[in-house]
Amino acid sequence: MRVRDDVDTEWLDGLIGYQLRCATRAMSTDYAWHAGPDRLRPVQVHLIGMIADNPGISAAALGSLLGVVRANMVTLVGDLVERGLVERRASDGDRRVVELHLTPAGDEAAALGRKVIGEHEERMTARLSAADRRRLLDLLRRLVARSAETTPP
Amino acid sequence: MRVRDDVDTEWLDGLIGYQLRCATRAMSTDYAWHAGPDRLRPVQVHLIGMIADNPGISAAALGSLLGVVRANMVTLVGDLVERGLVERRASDGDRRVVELHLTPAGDEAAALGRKVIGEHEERMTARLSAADRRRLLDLLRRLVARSAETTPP
DNA sequence: TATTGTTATACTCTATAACTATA
DNA sequence: TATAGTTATAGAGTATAACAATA
Repeated sequence: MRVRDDVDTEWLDGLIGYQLRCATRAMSTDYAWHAGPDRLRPVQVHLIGMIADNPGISAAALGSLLGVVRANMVTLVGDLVERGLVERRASDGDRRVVELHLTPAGDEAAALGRKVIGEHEERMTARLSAADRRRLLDLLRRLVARSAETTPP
Repeated sequence: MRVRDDVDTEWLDGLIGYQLRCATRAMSTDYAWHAGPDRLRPVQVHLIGMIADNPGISAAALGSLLGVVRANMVTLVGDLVERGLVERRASDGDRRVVELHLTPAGDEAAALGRKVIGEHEERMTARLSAADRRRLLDLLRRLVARSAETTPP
C-alpha cells in the first residue's frame, strides 16, 4: 500500500512529538534487531554502565537519573542480580541504602553492552556528521531542560 | 537528593538513545500537564488531524503512517467513534475498507487538538530559534530514514 | 494468494499506593 | 517527618496469531 504519496502528511511531519515518536521506534527496532534475542534492555545497559562508572551508587540515585520510579528499579536491578551481573551490598553509612556493584561478569557485560549500544548509535547516525550528532544531542537536551520550566517538580 | 552533581554521567549524556528517552518523557509530561485529565492521547489527535486533512482515509493507511499495528487501530478508532468524533463508512470501491470521516464534533475536536498540540510544541521549543526547530525536525527525520537502511522491512 | 478489519491474548513498560526500616 | 527499598497491583502501550470477508 502506497501511503505517503497519496496522503497529506504536512501537519504531522512538522510535529516534533511525532518525529520523536518515530525516531524512538526507529532506534528501538535497530537495537532489537542487532543486539539479538537474549539482549539486555537499553535501560539495563544504561544501569550497568552507570554502576561501572559510579560503583556503590544507590538504586534511588540511578532511578532518578534514568527516569525510572523506585518501584520499577527493584525488578530491573533484580533481573541484573539474577543474571549475576550486579551485587547488592548494605551501605556502611546509611543503612537504608543498598549499594550497587558490578560482579566480574557484570564488568564484562557492561563493556559488551556499551560496545553494542555504541555500534547501534554509530549505525543510526552514519548519515550524520559529527557536528550534526552534537547538534542533535544539544537540541534534545534543551527540550529536556525546557520541561523543567513548563511543568511543576 | 543531589544526583547529577556527584555522579559521573558523561557516557549517558552522550547517548542519543538516552536523550531521546528523556525528551519523549519531557514532551509527554508537558502535554499531560497542560492538556488536562480528559485529554485525547497525542496519537489520537494525530489520528483526527490526519482524518481532517484526508477524509475517507482507511485505518490501515493511518496505522501505517502512525506506526500503529492494525489490531490496535481498532480500539484507538473505536474510542474516537464512541466519543462521537469519527464515523466509519463502508467504501464504495473496495468493500474491505472502512473509510474514516470526522463528525461535526470531530471537526471541532481536531481544531482544538491541533491548537493544544501546537501550544505544547511552542512551549517546549520556546528556547529554540526557528532554525533550531527546523534542524531538530530534520535530524530526527534523518534518524527515522536511516533505520530503513539498517533493519529489514 | 494478499489485504482489511476484527477478536483475543500476551507481553512490555510505566505509575500508584502502602508497607518496613531506617534517618 | 522524610527517605530507601520493597511488594502488589493497575494501567498504558505494543505485538502476534488467527479468522471472515473481499480483492
